[in-house]
Amino acid sequence: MKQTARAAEDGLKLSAWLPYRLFLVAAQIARPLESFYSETFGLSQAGWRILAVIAERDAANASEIGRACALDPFAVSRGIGQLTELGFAVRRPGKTDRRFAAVSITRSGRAAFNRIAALGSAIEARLLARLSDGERATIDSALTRLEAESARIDAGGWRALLDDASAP
Amino acid sequence: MKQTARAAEDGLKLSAWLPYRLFLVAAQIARPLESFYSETFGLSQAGWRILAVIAERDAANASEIGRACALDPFAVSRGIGQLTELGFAVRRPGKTDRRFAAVSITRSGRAAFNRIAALGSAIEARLLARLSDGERATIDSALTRLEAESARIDAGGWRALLDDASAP
DNA sequence: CATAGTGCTTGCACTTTGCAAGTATATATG
DNA sequence: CATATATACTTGCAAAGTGCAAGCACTATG
Repeated sequence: MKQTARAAEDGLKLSAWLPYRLFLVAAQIARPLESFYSETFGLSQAGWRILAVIAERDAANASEIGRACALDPFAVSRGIGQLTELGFAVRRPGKTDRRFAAVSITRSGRAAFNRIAALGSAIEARLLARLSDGERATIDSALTRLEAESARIDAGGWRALLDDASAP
Repeated sequence: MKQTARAAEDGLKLSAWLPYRLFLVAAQIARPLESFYSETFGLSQAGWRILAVIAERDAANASEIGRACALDPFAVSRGIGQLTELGFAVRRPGKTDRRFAAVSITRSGRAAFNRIAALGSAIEARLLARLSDGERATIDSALTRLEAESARIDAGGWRALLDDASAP
């Protein structure tokens, strides 16, 4: 109870706390996109993320997908199930090791993806329009470091955070 | 199918899409914080957000809280219920209009808040340490505009987004 | 060729959410 | 002043989502 005193006293204002501000923007943007793909295609958030991942690869196994879009194996399995039911993806047993099923996008899956991606790009364009070129570059580079640091924070867990008030 | 052609063709790579990058950072940071306050105090995410809001006001009614932390009235009601059960908040009927109950934080609620805020500040400090002063300033100002623009996008809904490919 | 290990899936209990309907209070109207 | 309408939540319940133990299919290893 030494180095945390400042934070304990002045409080932390939610609306000025960087992580909350990032969350707010992300959440406000996710809402219209999500209502689009869920109303239009009956897709869940996990389903959409997996669709986006298999759209940029010819085939992927479940753990690759999980890594690429930050979903646990259960969610991936269920998401793939949803996509195959909708006819947006197919599972083929892997060639060499048949534990790894290769998931790939179908023609109609790609069509759906393109429509959602168009909306996603429209949203991104609206956001980027509010920023100067310099700001875009700064944010792009800063975000790369923030992604890395937040991954480390996540991996360490909260116990590590309270200890290392002394650590670098 | 003119202005959306680019997006439709080249795809939109999830890992390079600004909203997803913001979401990733926010999600990775939320995880350790959430496991801390849920393990330690049995608080839900909504509960924590409400606690943070009432920590910086002497009293608030449910709709104020909802506006301040982007929660719908149901979630607010349940969150307040949780906080009062935990002894972290009290509801008093409003003085003039008794439909508006005034919610305020208790002594032990503030104690809990301070401990969570300390962890939150530690996380923020780790993130900010990865950025230069200039970057912090840029991000602060850019984020203000992104918050406003994403609120507009959210309010408009997805239909508005597909039409106004021509609008400013 | 039994044993252990990996990658993924299923079932089931538990939690969270969304929404219709309800309560309590306040204001407006005949 | 009774009644209607509006506001500000609150509750109950069904639907959806999540977490986890156990299971299945397959491969690697002694």
